[in-house]
This record gives sequence, C-alpha cells and structure tokens, in this order.
Amino acid sequence: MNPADLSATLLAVVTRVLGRRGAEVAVGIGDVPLERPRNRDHGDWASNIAMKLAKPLGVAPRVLAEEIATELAATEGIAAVDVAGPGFINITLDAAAAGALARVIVEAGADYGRGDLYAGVTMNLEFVSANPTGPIHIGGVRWAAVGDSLARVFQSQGGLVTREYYFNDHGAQIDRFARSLIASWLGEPTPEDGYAGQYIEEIAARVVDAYPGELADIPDRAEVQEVFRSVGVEFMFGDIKKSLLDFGVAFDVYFHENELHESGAVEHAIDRLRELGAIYEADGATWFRSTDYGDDKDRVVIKSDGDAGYISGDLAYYLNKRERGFERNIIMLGADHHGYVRRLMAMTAAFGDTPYYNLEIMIGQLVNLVRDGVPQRMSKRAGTVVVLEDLVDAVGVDAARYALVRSSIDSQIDIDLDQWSRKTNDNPVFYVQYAHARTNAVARNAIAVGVDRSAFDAALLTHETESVLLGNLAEFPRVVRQAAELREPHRIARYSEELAGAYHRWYDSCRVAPQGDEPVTDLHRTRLWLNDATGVVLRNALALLGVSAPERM
RNA sequence: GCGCCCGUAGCUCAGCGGAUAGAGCAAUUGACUACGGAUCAAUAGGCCGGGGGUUCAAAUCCCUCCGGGCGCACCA
Repeated sequence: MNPADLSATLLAVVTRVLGRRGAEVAVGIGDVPLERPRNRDHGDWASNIAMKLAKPLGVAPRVLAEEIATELAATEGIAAVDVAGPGFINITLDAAAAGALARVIVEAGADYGRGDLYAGVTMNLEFVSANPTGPIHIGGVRWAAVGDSLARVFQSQGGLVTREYYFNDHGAQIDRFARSLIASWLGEPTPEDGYAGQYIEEIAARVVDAYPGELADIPDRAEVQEVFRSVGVEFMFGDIKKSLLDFGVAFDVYFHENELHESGAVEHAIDRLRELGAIYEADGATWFRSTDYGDDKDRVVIKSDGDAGYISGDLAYYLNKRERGFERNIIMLGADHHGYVRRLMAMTAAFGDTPYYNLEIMIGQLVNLVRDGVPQRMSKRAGTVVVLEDLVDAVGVDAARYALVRSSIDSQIDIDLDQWSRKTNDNPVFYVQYAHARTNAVARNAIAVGVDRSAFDAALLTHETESVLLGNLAEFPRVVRQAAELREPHRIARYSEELAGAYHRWYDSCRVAPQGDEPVTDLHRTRLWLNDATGVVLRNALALLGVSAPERM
C-alpha cells in the first residue's frame, strides 16, 4: 500500500464517519493530512485529521479519532491503528503491504517520483543571465545549480520547461566592456568604470586575431569599438556558454536583449501599455504609471534624451515570453535585485496578467566568498573574482552543484574554496553517492552468488530498518512534488541524505547475499528488490539535482 | 525612513501549525577472518535572538524590539 492508496482509504473512512454524524463539513483529498512521524513508535503514517475536524464538529478529538481508527483498522493491509496524544491517528501497515512498494519502484525505474502537477504547462525559467562582460562569478553559479535543478523538478512534474538565459547585450555596460578591450589592445590603462583582469587581455587578443584586416587601419574610433563590441561579446558569450555546459547546465534559449530594441519589441510593449492606459508623458519623458498597480513610484520607459529606460527592456521581454506562449514565467534574481519585484509585478498586472502566477520572481540570497573565515571582497578591477571554473576546478561539478543546491535560497551561502576543496568528505554528496554505489556493489555481489529477482515476498521484509527504509522510499514522490510547488529543490537533497542514511543502516543489519554455504532463499531475493529499489530512488533524486550517481567510487 | 531575506547544537544548515526540535561536520567511546569502514552504533551538546499575541497545539502565523545581509535613479 503506497501513500496515495492510504490517503484515499483514509479519506473514504473520514467521509463515512462524517456522513454518519450528519456533519455539514465537506472534506477533500487535500484535507486529510498524512505524514510520516519522526518517532517510529508512532507507526508508519500518522494523521491529525481528527484534531482538525474536532472543532467544526463540536466533538472531542480523541472520540472522533477512535471512531476513524476503528474503521480504518479493518482495512486490508493495515496492521494496526492507534490513537495517541491529543488525537493523532497512528497507522502501522503490515509488512506485505508496505513492502510491495519495492517491486513497484524497481518496475517504474526512472519514472518513480514523477507526477502531473504541471502536466502540459508551459514554463519559462530564466536564470543566471549574467552580463557578457566577464566570466560567470560565484553569484551566478548558485542560480546555475538551483535553476537547472528546479527545471528538472518541473519537468518531472510534466512541465514543458524552457531554460532561458537573458543575454544583456545592450546598453552602457557593454560599451564599457568594448572600451576596456580597446584599452587592452592599445596598452592603455583600464578606463574609468571599465573591466580589468586576465580575461580582458585574452578576449582583446582573440578579437585582434579574428579580425581579417588590420584594426589599426580603421580610422574611425567608433567603428573600432563596434568591432570589439560585437566580436568581443561573441567570444565572451561563447566562454560563458561553455562553462555552463561544463557545469551540466544546457539552456534552451539564449535571448539577446539587443533583439528587443532592434526588432521594435520595445515600442510594441509600450504601445500595448498605452492602449491599456498605463502610459503618460511628463518632463519630456515617457512614463509607465506603475503606481496604479502597486509599485511605489512610476517608472520611466523612454528617457528625455530619447533612450529607452531600463524597465522598457523588461516590459518587452515579458510580453515577448507571453506571446511565445509561456503560461508560467519564473525569473531568478539575486537579493541585490529584490527591489525589482514590485515594478515587475505592476507590469504583469498592467498587461492584464496575474502577478505571482504568470510571473514569479525568485530572490536568492547572495553568495559570499570566504577565505580562512574572513569574507573576501570580490573586485573585478582587482582581479580577485572567483568564477565558475575556479569553483569547478577546486571541488568538481558534483560537489559544487550539490553544495549550492543543498541550502534554501533564502539563506546566504559562504563558499570557502580551501575548505570545500580540502575537506571534501564534509560534503554530504559523497555520503549519498556512496550509498548509491553501494547498492550497485551489493547487487553485483548478490548476483555473483546466485541471488536474483525471480521471487518477491514482501511479507518477509520485517526488520525494523526495512520498514524505515520502505517508509523513506514511499515519501519520494511527495518530496518531489513539494519541491516543485515550493520551488525548493534543496528538499530533494535533504531527502536523499535521509534515504542514504536509512539505506546504510539497513545494509548494516540486513544481508542481501547469503554468506558462506548458506542457501539462497526468497528473503535474499526479496531484499535484492529492496536494494535495487533504493538504488533507483537515489539515482532519480540525484538526477533531479544534476548530480551523477556513480556505480563505483 | 521604507521594503525583502536571515538569526535553531561549538561550526554549516534542515524543519510551508503538531507528539520527546533534527542532520552533517567537529568532540568522546565502541564495531571489520560477514555483501565496500567514504559505513554503522553509542555519548555529549539547545531559554529555536528577546518580549508580547493568535489556538486544543507556535521554531513555524501576527505585532514589536535587538542583531546581520541586501535594496530603495530619467544607472544598467
């Protein structure tokens, strides 16, 4: 009996009890909580439904609980139902009903854990989106890990996900980048507000090499800058793409901001807002009346000098995504951008869409670089920036991704490169990966001595550690669903650590392969199913995190 | 001044109203002539930042104060 069956059974019982009492209270499947209690003495599953319903019914919680428990206990597959504390209903499954899950999981394979929460929903996930003025520094790395993992989670819930990188190749920052390249080429000092560092020298040299003629022969400085801009950005972009791919993150769309400005999309978006009455002129500029939609001040969309204001790109981009058919649009930003949330939600409302539904903004707290416990100030000018490659070189892709995705995005992360690289055993990713490798080793050994999956008798899985392990395995689909609903992939990492622990403890007390001259029994065969089921779930969980599941370590 | 995030074991962090608040690391002590010891078992470690409130029940929700991070442009 899996959790879904048990939920349905409990709901049916509760509905019958309510009906008998002639209660006016209606309950749906979402109203009957069922959770795994921390304490093993409280059974396999527990529900507080009686306490929830006690008040509206005017009945003592324990009385209601007893009533539900009695009927529930008569259900096949349920070994015992107890009422405890203020009115908890504690349910213990019989071994056969609980153990059947092992076979279900092995047969489902990679499909175990999938759900239909976002079946058929078009979802656009925009993340990283670092400016192409330099390599991806560690601030962007967090989103590369979390955003990609979230995309995998949504996909496992049936979402039609597009990973999108907004490539900011328009505006003053790019001009500064181009001027920095020229300065490097001419051997001049880095311009004010410019970019410095080894990578600028390299990109500049590559631009010079790539140019078919002699850059020095071009008389017009603006023309030279345009060469450095377009070619330099292209090289920078290629480097960024490569490091993301090396990190295991493949974007479906790299969207160029420039395109919005050149294609007339910006005007289109402003026109649209004008039709909707959200645009006005004042002080020689064009404004978006965002205060009508909850923003704290109106925003300039066209500056008095005729240039587009910053928000106009966002307007056009959002409208473009909607016109491309995306129902759900999620943008992931660093905490230093949280001030944008209001204006972007105002924009969403102004377009007639639903804020926090058609558009969501996820804010991730910043990542600090720490050395020997002291926060390091990163400076592009001083060249003390730690970039994606540095992190990967130091600790590897799996360890880096896992460590980044393991924490809630609401908490700040300190990255101490020395510590992360030196004390790799501190990273729980190895604990989880080791558990997976162990499931493979156990299976190899078992098969070598003649254990196979030709028999499965779930009633034999009676050991304490087996029922705990089965309970953990049963939780996986709900964990994935919850991670999707809350946009919190870190839950999957935490879950995988719990599962790995349960597996290691089971391994310690239950043998799969017979030892010595022992004959192979159905117990061994059944345990092989359980072993393999654990391997499947660990593999599926790690896949959702973008971390490899090695067969040997 | 206004807004967002955080404050939980020595450290790093889980815990979207439930039972005795958990894990990893660090510390102490044990377990391999048994499927991989990157493991397991045990011990120790907590006014969940302070104070009010909401209710059968608060680390969790609300208010307030303290502490830390970040943000409040016709800059991008």
